[in-house]
Amino acid sequence: MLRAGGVAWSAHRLDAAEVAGSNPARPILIIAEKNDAAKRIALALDHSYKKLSFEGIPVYVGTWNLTKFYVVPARGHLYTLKTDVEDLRLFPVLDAEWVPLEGDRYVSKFLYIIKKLLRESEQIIIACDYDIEGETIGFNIVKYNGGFEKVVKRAKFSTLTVEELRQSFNSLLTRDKWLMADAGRTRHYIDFIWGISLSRLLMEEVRLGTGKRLSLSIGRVQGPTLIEIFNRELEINSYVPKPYWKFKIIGELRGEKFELSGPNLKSLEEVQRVKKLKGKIGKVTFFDKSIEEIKPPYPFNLSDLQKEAYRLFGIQPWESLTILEKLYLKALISYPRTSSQKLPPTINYKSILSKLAQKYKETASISRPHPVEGPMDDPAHPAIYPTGELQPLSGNEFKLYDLVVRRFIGTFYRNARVTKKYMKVKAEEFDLEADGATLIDKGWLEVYPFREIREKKIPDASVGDEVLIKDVNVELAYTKPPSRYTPSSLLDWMESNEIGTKATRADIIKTLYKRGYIKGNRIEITELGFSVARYFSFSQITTLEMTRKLESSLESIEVGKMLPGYVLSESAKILIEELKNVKRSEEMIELTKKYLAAGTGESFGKCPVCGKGELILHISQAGKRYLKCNICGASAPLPRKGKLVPAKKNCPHCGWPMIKRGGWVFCPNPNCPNSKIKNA
DNA sequence: GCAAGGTC
Repeated sequence: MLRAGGVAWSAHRLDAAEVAGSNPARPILIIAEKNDAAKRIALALDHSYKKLSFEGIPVYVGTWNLTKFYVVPARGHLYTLKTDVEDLRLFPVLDAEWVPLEGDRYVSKFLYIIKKLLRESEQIIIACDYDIEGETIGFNIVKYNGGFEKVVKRAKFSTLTVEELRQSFNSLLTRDKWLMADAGRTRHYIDFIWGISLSRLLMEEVRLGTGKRLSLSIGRVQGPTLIEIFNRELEINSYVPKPYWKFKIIGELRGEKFELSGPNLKSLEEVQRVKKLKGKIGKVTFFDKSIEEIKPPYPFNLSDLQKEAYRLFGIQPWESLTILEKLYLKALISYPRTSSQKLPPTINYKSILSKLAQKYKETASISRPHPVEGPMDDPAHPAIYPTGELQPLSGNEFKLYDLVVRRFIGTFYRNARVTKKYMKVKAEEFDLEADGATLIDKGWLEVYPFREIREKKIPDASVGDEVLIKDVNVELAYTKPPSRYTPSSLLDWMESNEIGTKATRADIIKTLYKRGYIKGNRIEITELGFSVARYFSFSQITTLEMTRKLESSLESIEVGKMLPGYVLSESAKILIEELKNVKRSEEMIELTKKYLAAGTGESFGKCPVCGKGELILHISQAGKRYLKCNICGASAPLPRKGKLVPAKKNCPHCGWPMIKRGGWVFCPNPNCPNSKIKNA
């Protein structure tokens, strides 16, 4: 993740008179990154603030230090980069400008209102998140709406608690330069020129080689992620399994039977010798018994929750995020886009727990005054917790809500306790061992039963005790290649390599699927993905180092050691240099043709003819699109243009899965009595 | 038909 710096603003204490300025009648305008934050800021500055609404944009009004203030929330980035080189055959694209997000009603209304407020206000305080993205959001709003020459101050806070917000507004920072915004805007530019230029190169290569206009992409985050899957695929394909033998022994001590094991066997001779242990006596050489305390799992941050939801319910990470957003909008859980594993006392656990007690009886048994917490933190939000509100839910919404509630209650629970035993036994030349575990107190597992403690009974023993070997089982096995990534473990990989952000990683994986680079829940690379990965081996765009270099340049911008223009032009130079060395790739064209012939892999539903296969989207050599069952071969032509998506319902006349194009839903079956594209 | 990053 790109780190926020902290030197672009210097501390400066304001007194009331200064805040009021020369004309106390003129209000202060506070710009927040999102509605949540705006509301909290208004509350912190004035308990009796009022919420107004102009054209549907919330504006919070109150009085602070005898001066009227407005808090207006942005909604994330309101501006984006755009190039006027619209023809996708043209690249590199080295220039772009900031424009308001198109087709977004909130943005157009916001900009209309903010212009008025900026004119009216004496002083402007930027109170977006204190990181390079937040700084970019605030900068662009002020820069492009006539506030740039006004007194602009900065509120620096890392949580939205009333205490910290008050503190930050009582020691506002004064702007000297916009270094952090410079860094943020440079990040946007560099990602844009690289991503757009190399994506266009790729599409043009494919178009010239196959005649197909596929929607393809590559970027600073997509690149290394695709390469990681590609490398994993190579490891799996080149893996040579080695045989080995594992064995289990049933021992008996004072009439109690239990299981022992030992290191895997590497030769048939060893196998023969271990089999001869049957009926012999081994001696206990070590025994230990202790009680292990297992703390409750940490409060959820977004990625921990996404991984847990995938592990338990098979819900994909991006689906989880969508569901969590719904739960958040229903006011059932806190803000889900957080990396924090901490729950500060300010969220008022007591009241939440007492509300939850109506549905969750386990709440009565909590014993910790404060929840356990993990090491990760987030500047803007605490870990995900339930608000205590109760509503009837079903399906995956219920599953995730229930998971959040149980995890939350669990963090206040006592430890689980397990008796652990460990025994070593020497039998002939073999070192055997046995593990035992007995749950003596379920602790937090009572409310959060999603973790398994494997119980295993073994007897107590003392050194020198004799163990009779009742039976020996040997099994031939093979060493396994590294396992395939799942969306969840890939998310993990991205997180530990610090590419993408908590809010974008799942989307980027989804993009790799959408582009047809990867397929399946146990992720396989497609011919297309394989060829794209190989094709871009000439470019930094596939390396993790690109992110590392970018981060370090951005830090230099933040501390004033480098100018944004310099960093950008150096980056553009490298891009141009790389493009000079691009070679035609026959391999990519061949593999792409193969991929197209095999179908895009995109399933539009179950085949109604054989009932077994999937209807896969194909694109013919001539560019015609059709569905074809991967089992029985049943096929159906499709319209040549427009984006097609499964409508997720079946035709009432013939049972074929229906398809949506824009607002039009149709049945693709050419023999359907109601088909609109009959004889197409 | 193109990035990655915010947020709804």
